[in-house]
Amino acid sequence: MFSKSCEYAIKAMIFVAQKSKDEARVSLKEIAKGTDAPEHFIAKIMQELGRKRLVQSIKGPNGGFYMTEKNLQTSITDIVKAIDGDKLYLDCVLGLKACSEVNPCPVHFEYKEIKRNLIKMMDTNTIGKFNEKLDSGSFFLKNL
Amino acid sequence: MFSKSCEYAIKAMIFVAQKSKDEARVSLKEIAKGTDAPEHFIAKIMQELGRKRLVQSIKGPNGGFYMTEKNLQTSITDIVKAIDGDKLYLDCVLGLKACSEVNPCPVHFEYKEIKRNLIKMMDTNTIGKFNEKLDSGSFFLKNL
DNA sequence: AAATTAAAAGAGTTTTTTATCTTTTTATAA
DNA sequence: TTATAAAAAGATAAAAAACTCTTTTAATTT
Repeated sequence: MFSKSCEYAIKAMIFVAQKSKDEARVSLKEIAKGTDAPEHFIAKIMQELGRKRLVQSIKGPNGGFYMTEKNLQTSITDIVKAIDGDKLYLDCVLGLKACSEVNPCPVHFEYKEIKRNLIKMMDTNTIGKFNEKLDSGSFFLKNL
Repeated sequence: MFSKSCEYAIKAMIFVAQKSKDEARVSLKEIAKGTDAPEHFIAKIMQELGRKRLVQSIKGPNGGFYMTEKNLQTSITDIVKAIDGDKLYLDCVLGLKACSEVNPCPVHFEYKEIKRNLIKMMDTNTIGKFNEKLDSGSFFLKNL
């Protein structure tokens, strides 16, 4: 479904949102530990998320990653598109470039409905929403 | 979503079902052409599908692939599990090994519903069903 | 201003997936 | 029974994804 990079990206975004309340910064080390990701690998991902302004970063002592109010409105879709591109949103499940409504692959109409639900879910779930839910400590990011 | 191998497998299964009516055999070359797949690559995939008895094969002149009535009842799920394994069915979307109902990842419950629909679609759509629909020439397997 | 801290950037390496090429086996037909 | 056709099997190669290491840049703090 998602690439490994994208899985890490989603987890990292949620992690930073949680840990960076009231101006606090979260370091790469903390993000790596908190999401069970290889440090240098998640570094690349955070760079990309930073470049695309889905998260903020500051270098130097006391530096790290944090989020603005706007960043908290980032949806799963925003993250997926930033890391994996929009192939999940646009491409045919069977990989047929020519597949469309008028030239459908065998599973086109069956998959259409699934995809609609999937996209709706990813569009409506934002980092901020997860953040609220998390305050109850009811879900997990680490592989225990 | 699916691996390239799996995309080819689904297309190939549908192609063989269509072309192998009344005892006819379909050759690797035909399958490769009909599904826009590299011949030697689809050969490996057909071997695997053959080993798992999702399709029949006969060597030698006039040999090739064909399907029994039982093979026509193969679902998308059967093909996906044969080629990609059951990670799509079992694994957490964020790749967390420990994710479960009692230890959910942030998107667990959101994704649960999507997954249920997806699996239902893949379980209920069989090669035979597609085959019927195809008789009307209403869908495509090739990349034009 | 110098030392230090932490992310950014660049340059590999490893592993997995996708694809190709060659040889062997099996069945058919001349 | 030999030649041939076609899949099976094995081995290799290329490309992509995942991961690691090193150097540079930017911000702080002393």
